[in-house]
Amino acid sequence: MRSPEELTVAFRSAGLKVTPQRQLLFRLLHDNSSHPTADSLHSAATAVMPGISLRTVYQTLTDLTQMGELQSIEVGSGSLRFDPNVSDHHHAVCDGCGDVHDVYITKAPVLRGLDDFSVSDAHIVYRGQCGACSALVATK
Amino acid sequence: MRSPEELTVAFRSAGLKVTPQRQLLFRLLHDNSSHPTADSLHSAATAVMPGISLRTVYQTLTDLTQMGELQSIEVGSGSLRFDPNVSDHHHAVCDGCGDVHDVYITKAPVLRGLDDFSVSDAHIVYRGQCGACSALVATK
DNA sequence: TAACAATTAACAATCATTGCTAATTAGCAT
DNA sequence: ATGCTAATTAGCAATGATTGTTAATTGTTA
Ligand SMILES: [Mn+2]
Ligand SMILES: [Mn+2]
Ligand SMILES: [Zn+2]
Ligand SMILES: [Zn+2]
Repeated sequence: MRSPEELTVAFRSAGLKVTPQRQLLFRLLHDNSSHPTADSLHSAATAVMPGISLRTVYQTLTDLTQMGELQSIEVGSGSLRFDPNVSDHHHAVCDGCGDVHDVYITKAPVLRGLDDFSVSDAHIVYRGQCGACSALVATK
Repeated sequence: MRSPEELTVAFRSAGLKVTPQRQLLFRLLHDNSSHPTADSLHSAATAVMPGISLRTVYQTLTDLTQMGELQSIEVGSGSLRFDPNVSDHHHAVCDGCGDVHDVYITKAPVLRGLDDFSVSDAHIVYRGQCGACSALVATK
């Protein structure tokens, strides 16, 4: 996702107005690697701008996704998560704390059993324990 | 997933009764590689046994999943899909028809950026076009 | 055959998400 | 600077998949 400043230009070019709500979301999302949900973003936004509606958060997330600035991922946590990192990568979900980490694959997995299928995209969801959660279990 | 006959024994051993509804679902699921949803199973079941309730289908799917006879997978189609193939495999989803195919990986993908994370499971969802859908586009 | 598990109908409830309306506010092109 | 119009908001309703609940009925199996 581009910087708040670049998004300001991009939104205006797209005929979308740059409101304080949208600017706040630009800032909250920029360089955000926590893979937030709409709801967690709404909470973070409310702390700064009380009164911002969940509806507006959803709307802006949809806009950003359609503009290719965000990707939405589904890792089995029940709700969509939004990722300003639109590069080609995968995700690891901690079964302990639920945190989602970025994963980069060195080699594309070679497959078998897919004779007649042209793959355009692959997404891997790893599950396991993050470092912090492993440490917790060890000290218990 | 084991055969209907074996499941009959397993259910009785688990203190669960073997009803016609459950037997029908055993049969509909055995060797079923279509990755059906609860709803599609209910439709198929209704064709054979009118009156079978969706609630019973859900309940039996939950039982089978808890017994390890089924796995449930989430491939982004909105609803859970159930898979009697509980071996270690992955899935390819056709963006044209929505069909879900099994995928077997020859080599485990090597990762980068996951220093402090112990992976217990990985699931890959491929997206693309199946043979039939590719052919359709070609003839249009 | 009796105990009790399962099924069913008929709902309600959940949760994430989207839709809708009307009133109000405010961005920004000219 | 102003007006057109988009955006926001409150306040709902609706969706769709899934789970919960109750009570009446049926069916399984020890
Ligand atoms: Mn990511
Ligand atoms: Mn499968
Ligand atoms: Zn963790
Ligand atoms: Zn297809």
